[in-house]
Amino acid sequence: MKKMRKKRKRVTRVINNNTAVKAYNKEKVERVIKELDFRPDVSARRLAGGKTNTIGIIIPRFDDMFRTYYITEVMRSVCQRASRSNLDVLVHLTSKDVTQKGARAHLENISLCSGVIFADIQGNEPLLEEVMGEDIPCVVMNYFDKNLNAGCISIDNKGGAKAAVDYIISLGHQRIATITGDLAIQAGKDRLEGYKESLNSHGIPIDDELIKKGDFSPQSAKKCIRAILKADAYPTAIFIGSDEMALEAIKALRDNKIRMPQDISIVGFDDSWFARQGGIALTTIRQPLIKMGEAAVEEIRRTAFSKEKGSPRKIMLPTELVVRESCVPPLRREDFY
Amino acid sequence: MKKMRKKRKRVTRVINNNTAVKAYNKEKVERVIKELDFRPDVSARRLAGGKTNTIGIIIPRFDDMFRTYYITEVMRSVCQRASRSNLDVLVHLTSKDVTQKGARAHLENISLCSGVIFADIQGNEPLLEEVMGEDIPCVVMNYFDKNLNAGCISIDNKGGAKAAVDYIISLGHQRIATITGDLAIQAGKDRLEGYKESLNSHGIPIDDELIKKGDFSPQSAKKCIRAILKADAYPTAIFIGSDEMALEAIKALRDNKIRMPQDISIVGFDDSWFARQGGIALTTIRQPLIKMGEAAVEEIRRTAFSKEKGSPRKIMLPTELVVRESCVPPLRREDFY
DNA sequence: CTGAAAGCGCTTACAG
DNA sequence: CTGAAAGCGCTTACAG
Repeated sequence: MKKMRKKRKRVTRVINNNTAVKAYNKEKVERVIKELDFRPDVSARRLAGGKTNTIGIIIPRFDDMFRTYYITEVMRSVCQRASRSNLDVLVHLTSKDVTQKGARAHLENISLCSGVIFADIQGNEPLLEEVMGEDIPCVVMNYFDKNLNAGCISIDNKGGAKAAVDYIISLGHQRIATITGDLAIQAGKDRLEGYKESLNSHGIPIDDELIKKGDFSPQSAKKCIRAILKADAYPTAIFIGSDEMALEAIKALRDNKIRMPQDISIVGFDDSWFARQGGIALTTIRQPLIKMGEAAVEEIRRTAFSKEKGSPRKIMLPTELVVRESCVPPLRREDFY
Repeated sequence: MKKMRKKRKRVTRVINNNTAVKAYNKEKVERVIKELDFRPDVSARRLAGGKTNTIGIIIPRFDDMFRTYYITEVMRSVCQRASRSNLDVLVHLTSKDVTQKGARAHLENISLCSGVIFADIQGNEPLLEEVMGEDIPCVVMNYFDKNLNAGCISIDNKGGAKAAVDYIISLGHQRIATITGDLAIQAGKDRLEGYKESLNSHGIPIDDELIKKGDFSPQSAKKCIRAILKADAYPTAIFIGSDEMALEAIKALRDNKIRMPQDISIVGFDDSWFARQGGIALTTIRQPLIKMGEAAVEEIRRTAFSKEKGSPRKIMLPTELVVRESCVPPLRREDFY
């Protein structure tokens, strides 16, 4: 240990290989490091101004978020990708009430991180401000904002929704309803946007009666289905803003003796667990969640650990239509009677 | 800020409320803390010998573990319970190859934690040794070892398996097979043990032909089913070491035109997603995974943050039989012909 | 109850 | 390429 102390300065240099060290000495130091099983102290390093090899991930509203397919996949890919670069992940959950307590209280551990990923920004905007105020690079997932001074990794919600509705139309449907997600959330809004865009581009008029506002919850889907079935004329297809809602909608349809897909075709969004869970596999839009997690870590690495300058990146990942069994051409009129 | 510096010593005392401070001063300090938005530096605190409010969770073999129901539930409950005590969770994954690199490399960030939870010990024994060597209290989940100097939070695998087989027997079955999990893993071994115990206690002889060794993977379940169907006489019921294997077994049965549950009844173990996924809901054994996660955090809190002494606790949580649709009484002989 | 001091183990300039 | 110094912001004894 004395040997160690003597070489302290050089040890630092070898470990961080920032300054040149004579090869001979370098080797010597490396041997002693091994021999003594020397491990630098993270806290000391951090305190003295160095970087940690820890990145944070902040998950909001965890009570309803943590079980979701989205968070499971994102967590998994972030942790794996980070681990590959010898980074650890500090998970920090914020619940609604904690958020109200004020963002600052959350910073204590987060300030240890060299970079922070927001798994979803909704409701955590003040925290984002705080973290950025500490000069910690941030990446926001599932959100796109050109003017935000943080990286954004999002998916093409609008394009995905458009592809879904385009597909339904290609099957011959004209009377197409939608059950939206939470329109206060960007993903919800954009998916509705895509629905409208598809209709427009095919010259199908937009009928407000066919747009039912849900909030991503199964209960909301159920209500929307009821509303749809109250109308005089049923749609022949429904584009639903999430697979979870789609599954609930299908149940509600079945309860009302409406056949899926024969009477009403369904397209979901997410390609989550739920998509293959029902008896009839759901046609849906797949999101590249794994890629999203990986991209987030890579963006953190780029902004936090490399000298490379430049403004934070805005990345939008494409989606993919997954055709399964829940859509068929509409019944011809004569089939009805 | 000068004001702050002047009161430095007292500030420490107020924050950590370890020493008495005159109420008048205490209040004053607290006001200034608020005013200045003072936040103690974690690294400095840690370096000077204090505790961090971070606990670690180590997840081994993440490539195959991370997607499992087990890890999802455990992660969720650990994070939630920790968050409730204002603790953050540092997630550290170890893959097979990394493990071989030597446990010490993993300690860098982990050494920041005030306590560490091992989500599963399999393959990470050396790391456990290392972490305990740093005097960081540890809790191992899903593992029970009286002689281990770490907390153990496990579930009663043997009792659960016994309950499952007892139930099958109560339905009238006598010829009962089992497909085991990985017998190198405690849970796998114990569940087989429970199967045998139940048979013994009912005076049913143990037939090695009816014990098929799987490894928790769906593929292994498929193989086992094939082996079972090669025999002259089929069992009328099978106890399967995990729901995921059970689901695959049911598929294999269906492929062979064997009806479930009429011809062969099935009981699983875990009560995971899979249990309700098939057309016929699986009768299975529920594990209190949420409780397990909570208990782990609580044990860490007890050993890491309280003065309370005493050896680490060994906790074994009970399981529960969940009766659904996959078991019926065996066909009477005459029904066969 | 409250100061003043020493030290935790690193990093970053600064001289050589 | 390599020393010696100062300081990061806390905590823990130690005197008062």
